[in-house]
Amino acid sequence: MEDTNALIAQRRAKLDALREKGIDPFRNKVDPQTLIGCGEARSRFLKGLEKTADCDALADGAPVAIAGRITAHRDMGKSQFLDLKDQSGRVQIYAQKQTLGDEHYAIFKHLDLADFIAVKGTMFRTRTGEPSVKVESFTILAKALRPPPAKWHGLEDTEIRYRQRYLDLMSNDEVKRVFLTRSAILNEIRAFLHDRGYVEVETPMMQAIPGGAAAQPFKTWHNALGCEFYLRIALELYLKRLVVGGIDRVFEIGRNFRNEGLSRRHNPEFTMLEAYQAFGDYESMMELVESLICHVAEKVLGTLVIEHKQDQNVAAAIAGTLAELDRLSAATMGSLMKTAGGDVAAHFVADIGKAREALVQAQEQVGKAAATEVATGAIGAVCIAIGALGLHKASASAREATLEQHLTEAAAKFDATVKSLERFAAPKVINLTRPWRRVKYKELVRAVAGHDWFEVTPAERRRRAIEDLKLEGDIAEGYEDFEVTGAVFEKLVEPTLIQPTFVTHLPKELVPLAKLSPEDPTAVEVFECCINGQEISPGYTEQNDPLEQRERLEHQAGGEQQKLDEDFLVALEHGMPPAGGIGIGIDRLCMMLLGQESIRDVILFPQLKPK
RNA sequence: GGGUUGGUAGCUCAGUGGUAGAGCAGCGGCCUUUUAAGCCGUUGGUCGUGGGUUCGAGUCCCACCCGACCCA
Repeated sequence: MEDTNALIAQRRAKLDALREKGIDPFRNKVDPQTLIGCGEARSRFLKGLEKTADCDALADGAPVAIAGRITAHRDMGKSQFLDLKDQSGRVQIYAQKQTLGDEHYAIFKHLDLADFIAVKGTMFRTRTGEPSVKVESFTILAKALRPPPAKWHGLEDTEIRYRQRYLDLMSNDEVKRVFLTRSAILNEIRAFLHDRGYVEVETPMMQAIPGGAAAQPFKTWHNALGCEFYLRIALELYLKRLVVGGIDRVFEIGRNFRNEGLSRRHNPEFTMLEAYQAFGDYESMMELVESLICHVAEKVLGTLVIEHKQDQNVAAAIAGTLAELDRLSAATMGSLMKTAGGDVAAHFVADIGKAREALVQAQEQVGKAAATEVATGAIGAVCIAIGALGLHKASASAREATLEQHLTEAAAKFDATVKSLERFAAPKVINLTRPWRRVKYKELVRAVAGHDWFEVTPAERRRRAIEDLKLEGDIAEGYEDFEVTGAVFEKLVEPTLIQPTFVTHLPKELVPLAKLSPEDPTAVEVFECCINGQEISPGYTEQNDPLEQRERLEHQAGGEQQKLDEDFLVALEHGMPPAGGIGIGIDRLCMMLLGQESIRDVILFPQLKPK
C-alpha cells in the first residue's frame, strides 16, 4: 500500500513541523492526570445540568481531563470547536485564541481529523446547549498520518470495511455497537454456563483425524513431528473424551474450520459452542438451549423480541429492479419504434417512466421510512411496469420474436421481485418468548411434501421432489433417499422457521453420533433448533454404546474418505455415561440477536481473498 | 463454479466515443458559542489491471484481479 498522495504528504509535513518545534507527536503516555471518558464527561455534565443529586454529576465549570480522537472540526477563526471521541462516546471541545495564546492556538488550529489529543479544561454549555469542554491546555498524543474515511456517510465500501475493519469501527458507530454487543453475548453465555456448573476447557485445534462432523478439513504440516495435521471441524470428540474422564458438565467456545465455499451464512472459520452434560439427554439439552438464549437476549438486549431490519433487502431489490427496467428500455425501444410505431413506443416509455419514477421515490425512502412502507411503494411501482409489459407483449408477439422474448423475461423477473418485496413488506420480528415450538422432522416434511411422503417408494419421493417441488437443482444424482428428504427439509422447511423451533427426531442417517429413538427406530433422539430460517443449534442424546458407535461411523465414513478416530472409540469403550450434548453456532446466534443478515457483519475480520 | 452487479480524487458519488467532474475532506483567506457551521479562493486523478477497436476510450470489445448479491 504505497499511496503517496498529497493528503498524506501534508500530514507528514505537519508532523515534521511539530518535531521542529520540539513537540513529540507520538507520546508514550498521557501526562499523569485522572482522565475521564469523553462520552462520560458529556453525560455526567448533562446530569449536573438536570441538578440530580447524583454524585457523578459534573457542575458547570467543573474541571475535567479527557483524551480522544478528533472526529470533527469547526473552525470559527479566533475560536474553534472539535469533537473528541473515545470508546465512551463523543464530547465537543472549544478552544479560544485568547485562552491558549497565539503560539498554542496556532498548533491547535493545525491539528488534523483523526489525531489523538489530551485536553484539560472546564465543562460549560454553549449557546445552542451543547455540553462542551473549554480547553485550557492540550497535548498531542498521536498524529494520524492518513485521513479518516468519511464524515457523513461513514465508510460504505464493503471491501475496505472488511479488510480494514478498524476504519469501519472508527467511522460507523452501529458497526462498533454490533461487535461490542457480540462480546457481551459471549460474556453472558459463559456466565450462564458457569452458573450451571459447566467447566470451560480448550481442546486441540490441530488434529490428526478431524472428526465430529461431515466436512472438508484444512490441512497443515508440523515440521518437527514431520506429519500432517488437520484443523478441527468440530469440538465434539474431544469434549466427549472429557465426559468419559469424569468432567460431567463441560463446554468449549472456539473456532472450527471448514474447507468449503463462502457465503452470506458461511465463513471458513467460525465460532462454535459445544456443551455436554453427563446424565442428561436431548430433552434436557433443549431446556438448556432455550434458557441460554433467552438469558442472553434478556441480559444483553433487554428483550425477547427482536426486530430485523429489511432495509438492505428492500434496497437491493429496488436497485435490481431499476437496473432491469433500464435494460428493458434499452433493449426494446428500438424494435418498438420500428415495429409498433412512435405512438406505442411513446406510451411504453411513459409507463416505464412512471414505474421508474415511483421506484426512485421508494429508493429515496430507504432508511427514512419503515422498510414495510418502502416495500409496499416499490411493489406498486413494479406493478405499473408489469401492467405496461402486459399491454405491449400482446401486440409485440405478432411482430418481433426477440422483443416478445425480452418482455416475457422481464415480466418473469418482475414477478419474482414482487414476491420478494412482499416478503420484506411484512416486518420480520423474532419472538423468543418461551416455550418454543417443538415439532418432529417428519411432520414438517409431510406438511410441505404431502402426507404420504414417507409411505411412497424412494423413487417416487425423488420424482416428487424434482417435479412437484421443483428441487431439481438441489438433488444430485447420487443422492440417497434420506438426502432427498433432507433437501426438501433444507430448502422448503428450514428457511420458513423464523420463530424459534425445535425440530426433533431426525432420520438416523443424518446423525451418526446420536442415540436411536425408542419410539421410532428410523429416527434419533436429536433436535435442530432453528431460528431466523437457519439452524442455530443441534442437540443430541449422545451415543454411548461403543460397538453401535463404531458401526454407525464405519457406515457413514463410507470406505476411504474418513478415517475412524480409534482413540475416541477406545474412550467410549472405557464407558461414557448417558449424556446430552449441544452445539450453538455463535456467529449465527449473533446474526439472529443483532439483526444482521450477513455473517460477515458479525465477524470482525471475515475471510476474503488476499489482494 | 454459474448468473447479476460494482471498482473514477482521501470519502460518497456523477460522467450515454470528443478538454475527467461535484459535494465533503485538504490547503489559503474572513469569522470568538459552532455542530453536515457559513462565505470567498484553491490543490488534488495510473478512471481496478492488461490487451484490442477507433483519428480519438472512463465510456465499446476481450482477458484477468478484487468485492457485493443471488444460485450451486
